[in-house]
Order: sequence, then structure tokens, then C-alpha cells
Amino acid sequence: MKIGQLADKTGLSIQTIRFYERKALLAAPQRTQSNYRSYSDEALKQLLFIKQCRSLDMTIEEISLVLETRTNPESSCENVNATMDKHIDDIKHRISELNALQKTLKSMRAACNDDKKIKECGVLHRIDSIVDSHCPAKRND
Amino acid sequence: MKIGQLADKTGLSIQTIRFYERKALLAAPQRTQSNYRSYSDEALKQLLFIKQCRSLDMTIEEISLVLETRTNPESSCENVNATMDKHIDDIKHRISELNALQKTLKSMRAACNDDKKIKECGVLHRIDSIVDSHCPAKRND
DNA sequence: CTTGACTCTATACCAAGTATAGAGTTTACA
DNA sequence: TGTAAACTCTATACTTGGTATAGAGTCAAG
Ligand SMILES: [Zn+2]
Ligand SMILES: [Zn+2]
Ligand SMILES: [Zn+2]
Ligand SMILES: [Zn+2]
Repeated sequence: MKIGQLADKTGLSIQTIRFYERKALLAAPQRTQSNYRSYSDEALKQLLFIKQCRSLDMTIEEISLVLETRTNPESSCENVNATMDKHIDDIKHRISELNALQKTLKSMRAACNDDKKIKECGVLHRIDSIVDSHCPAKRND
Repeated sequence: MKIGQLADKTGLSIQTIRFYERKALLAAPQRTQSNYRSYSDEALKQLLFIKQCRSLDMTIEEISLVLETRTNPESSCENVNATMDKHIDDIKHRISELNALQKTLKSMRAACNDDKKIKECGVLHRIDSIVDSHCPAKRND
């Protein structure tokens, strides 16, 4: 199977498949005489697995960990479970950040309406007033 | 004020300040004889404003829009409000995506425990079973 | 007068791809 | 058989919002 067919079957782009190969998520396949990549059905399965993991928003590094563990059927599930747990925690963290953010943005937005002008803008005033109470930090160049 | 002092006062790194200058969020400041950047208090205010917007997770493009509008005090708030509305919508969208994802991940994770082995792993089995029902797409190289 | 702290530009790197250019290969069709 | 379209190859640049160097120049204290 050539890369175009694999792309069709997986719904991934050709570039993405080559990208995963560079990232070592997918083993480099055999080549034809004309140097075209030639894939097995195993590669198709692997790619679909990777695609599924990506749709779960796992990072390439997280997927690597799972794939590596997966090669040994006798090993314990602990590593995979730990990776999943950490990832679920990643998501939870991002959700709570975004919820807080949304709250702030909504209350800020409520301070203005389209009839106002910039000089009396409730949104900008609120940003400015937060700005007026600022704080410093460290540096390195 | 030199860039190091500005970095201290804003809590941004020196590289970040130069980065914002390249992105035209911050006007290029005057230079000393030795070509050092020399900032006014206006630049400090501007940077703090930008920092505040970034903490609201606005993109650089969104911030640009707001900053541009802000230069004209007589203009209507409509543009700023539209930017905020779109951004709030961005966030809302991402939250609902992440909530759905979290739900999937949790139910997946519940299918396994640390006493199992990879060959009988509930998590991997569930990924595989989704993989088995796959679908193709388009391509371009 | 030298050391250390600071600044300058330019460049490379991160994630997770996407999008070219320019060259070679295979397939279809007349 | 010729040739044009479709495919594939590598290499490189771009995206976002920065971070991290290298190598050179500048400034202040001792
Ligand atoms: Zn994660
Ligand atoms: Zn307003
Ligand atoms: Zn936005
Ligand atoms: Zn398991």
C-alpha cells in the first residue's frame, strides 16, 4: 500500500503520516525500487490507533508512551493507566482555567454596549483598572 | 527606561517584549546612542494592557484589533465588543469540546485497573474497537 | 582596566502539523 | 510510443506565543 492509499484509508494527510514517521510514532516502512513508501496493514492499524489517541487530545509524547507499553502484552497496565490519569488531569486543569476565564470575560463584556464610545468603554476601563495594580518578576537574558 | 527595567516592572521577559515589538503590538521605542531601547511610561502602560489581554487568553491578532480601535477615543465600541464576543465564543467552544473529551476519557479509563495486563487492557481494547470502525477522507500533496 | 551585568541582532527550538518547491515515477490514454 | 496527469520523494518554510541560545557590543563598579 502506498502513502496515498494509506492517507485515504486513515483520513490523515500524507504530510501527517510522514510527520508521524519522523516523530517515530510510526515505524519507517519498506521502500519500493523507486523509493516509494510501501505500507502493511499493520501500519494502517497503528495509524488508526494514533489517530484515535490524537482525537482524545493526547500529545505525541503521551501516545509514544502508550505505544511503547503496548508492544509488550505481558506488561502491567500501570503505565498506560498513569498516562491516562495524567492526561485526564491535564484536561480537567484546562477546563477549570477556561471556566474561570469565561466568567471574567463575561462580566467584563457586560460592562459595555455598542452605543458607547471607546473613551467611555466599560471593557477597556476594566482592563486599565486591573493594569493600574501591577506587579514585577525575575529576568535573564 | 531600558528593557531590563521594563521587564522587571511588567513581569514579562525581555525576549517577550522584543517579540511584541516584532509583532507590532508595541511601537518600536527610541534608541540610545549605543542602540539600547529606551522606553517611556506609555510603553509600560501599553505592555501591561497587553499582558492583561493575554491573561484573558486573547490572541495577538485579537489584541491588535483592540489596540487599534483604542487609539481613537471617539470611535464606537462595536469593534471591541465584537472582538470580545467572538473571543468569549472561542472559549465556550473549547470548554464544550474539552467537557466531551473528559467524559470519553473517564469512561475509557474506568474500563481498566492496575491489576490487569496490556493484553487484557480495557483502555487499549476500547481504543482498538473504535479503530476497527474507521472511515476515509480526501487528500492533496 | 578588567570583570560582571546588561543589551544588541540573529538564529534555532517547542507542538502538531500544513504548505509549498522542485525533482523523479507511475499510470492512463490517444 | 509519447505525453500529460497523478502520484511520490526530500527539503524547506510557515503557523502561535513565546523561550533559549550564540556572539558581539556597552556600561558601571572596583
Ligand atoms: Zn495530556
Ligand atoms: Zn466598550
Ligand atoms: Zn479568541
Ligand atoms: Zn489497561
